[in-house]
Amino acid sequence: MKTTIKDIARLSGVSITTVSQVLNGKGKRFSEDTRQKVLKVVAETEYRPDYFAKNMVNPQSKTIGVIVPDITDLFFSKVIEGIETYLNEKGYVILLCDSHHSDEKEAHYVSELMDRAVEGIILATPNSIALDKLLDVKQYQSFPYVLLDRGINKRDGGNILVDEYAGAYEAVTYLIELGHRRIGMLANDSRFYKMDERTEAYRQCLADHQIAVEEPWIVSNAVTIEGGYLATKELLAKTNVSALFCGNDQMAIGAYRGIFEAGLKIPEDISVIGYDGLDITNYLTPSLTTVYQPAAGIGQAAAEILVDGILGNHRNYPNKNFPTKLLKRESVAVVLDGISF
Amino acid sequence: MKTTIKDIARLSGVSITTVSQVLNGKGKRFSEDTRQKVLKVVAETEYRPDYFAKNMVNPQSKTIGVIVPDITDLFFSKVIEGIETYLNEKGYVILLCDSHHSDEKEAHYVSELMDRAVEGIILATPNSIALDKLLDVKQYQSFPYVLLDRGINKRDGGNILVDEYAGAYEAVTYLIELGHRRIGMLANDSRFYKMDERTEAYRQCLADHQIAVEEPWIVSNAVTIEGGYLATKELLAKTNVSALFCGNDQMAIGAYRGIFEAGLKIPEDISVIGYDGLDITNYLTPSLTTVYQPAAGIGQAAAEILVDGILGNHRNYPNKNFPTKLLKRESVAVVLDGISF
DNA sequence: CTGAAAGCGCTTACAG
DNA sequence: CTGAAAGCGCTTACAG
Repeated sequence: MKTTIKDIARLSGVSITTVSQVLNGKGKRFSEDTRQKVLKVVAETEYRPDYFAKNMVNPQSKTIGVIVPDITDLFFSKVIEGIETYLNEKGYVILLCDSHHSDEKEAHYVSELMDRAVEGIILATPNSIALDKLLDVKQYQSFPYVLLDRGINKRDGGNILVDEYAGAYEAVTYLIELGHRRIGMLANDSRFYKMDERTEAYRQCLADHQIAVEEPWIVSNAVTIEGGYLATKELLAKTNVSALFCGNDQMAIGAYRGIFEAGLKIPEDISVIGYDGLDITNYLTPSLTTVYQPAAGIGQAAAEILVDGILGNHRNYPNKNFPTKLLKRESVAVVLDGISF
Repeated sequence: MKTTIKDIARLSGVSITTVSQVLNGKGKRFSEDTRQKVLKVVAETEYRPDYFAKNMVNPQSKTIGVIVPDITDLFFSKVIEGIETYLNEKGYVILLCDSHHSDEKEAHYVSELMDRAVEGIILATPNSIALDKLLDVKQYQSFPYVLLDRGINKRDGGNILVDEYAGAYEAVTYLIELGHRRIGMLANDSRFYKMDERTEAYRQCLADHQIAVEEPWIVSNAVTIEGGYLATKELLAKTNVSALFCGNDQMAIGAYRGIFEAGLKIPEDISVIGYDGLDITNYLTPSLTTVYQPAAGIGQAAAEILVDGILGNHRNYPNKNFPTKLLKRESVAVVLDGISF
């Protein structure tokens, strides 16, 4: 038999009203005597208020739903860490869902999480499906949520963005300034987060320097280690470049392997730049030159905006913009007359 | 105003009993007419039953608490994926907590999760704190939980173990058979999951082959990439070995960098073996020889045992044992007369 | 085939 | 300083 507030009342000889008030530190002052009596019984019985009963009267699940495309993705696990750290401090716990990049699963989880009375949702999504439609149904008009979608779904507030274009442009500029003219790029394929800004910046930067992009230079694949590996094999088979700009660090890690298998050396034969600035990239050999963006900071910002929204004025979310930083390390070399140094 | 079952009843001209029964597919047969009437109103109003009210009457939170020492750890994120995949299929969602290796936080989260009425807990813990005491308090006597603790906390059932000893022994034997005599090991320091079986197997294997372990060969640090890097620097500074057995893959990744910085080559100058068999190890250069253990499988097993426990006979958990597999790849070379090939 | 009523375990006006 | 009672939104015997 579960211990209820009634038992506590009976055992300590007071009313349930008193027990409730004492436990919640509410109401008028109680005699110290009464308080102690109640507290003693509570301690002895190890009474814990029933979560559901409590929430039915006073809905505060203190729970946030988080949906990511892949829990094991190095970038997202960092984002989750950022979310979790901030949220736990505020007394929230996260319900975590892995959408496996599927928009169907996403929709299913959004609905599932709402049914579970989460107070808000952080949805990291590569999809531009009609999320707003999904979320803005009637009673959920003002339901608090934050999208981590790289701006795919246009909206006024709650955009957490990174200066991706600037970061990518800077990286490619760096390569060009070092003498590179034949620069490849590993991009996402359709199953994953779009990296359009990075691709556009890459194209524009080459154009701005009067370099004509040859289409074989751009290869798309999964934005994973394996995808980077496969894309690199494909790229090296049909063209030769002196540098490779990778859509993200995971692809760069795969690229390292692909380049090695092609019998080439980094950076002597080919320079490589990644994107994300994952901790691991500093330990690769050679250490990876990469465009850093604050994964944990992004997670924290999402959590912060969401909590502010829950506590106060919804729908009126601020936008947040993060700068990137080019981390220059060992994977890039100078090119003079086609020879790397 | 939230739509309630009362509204549905009023709008469709039936009683709330009928609405409830129709929605839950329960009770005696209703006229198809009534069913359709109710369903129509439910659809129009987008009515969703209140989570708390529903659970108060009929507690089935369909929620499992999961606590891990570090969400971003490559091994644990795979374990979480295994848990999540199995559980979602069964209609459960996970409340995820990151204990950051702290036993205090662990205790706090266990309590927090129970207060949130999770139906069970999977606790991945490096600690041998009095968890049973924590969990076996009165009303929680039969509370379902599974520990992922490498057998640190002795108990009869629900042990999910890997043949770590055998896996480590095989790895070290492999090195010895290839001619290695000076074999170092990177072990965990006190802040992390113990890898005692791996260390013991290493020691015993050397002893069995009449090789006296020199203490400087064993260096402890965090079981992370950085820890592996630092440990390797320390080890290479005070001794020279022809092979290095790393407590886990992350340490091995750090070791790669430490070895490179010491001006040595893998495997020509020094052979390296890891432990875990993370996907990434296949893409390192050279690809890492490592002792594979099924991270996702471990997560799935934990989830499976837990759900069985929730559904049926608690406390009577089966044990589960996983074999390891030595993945022989490029990071190990033969040694003859002190020279590697 | 359908409904009135009790009850789940809390919190919160309200009264004294 | 403290308690009786209403009510949160459901489900489930029970009755008809």
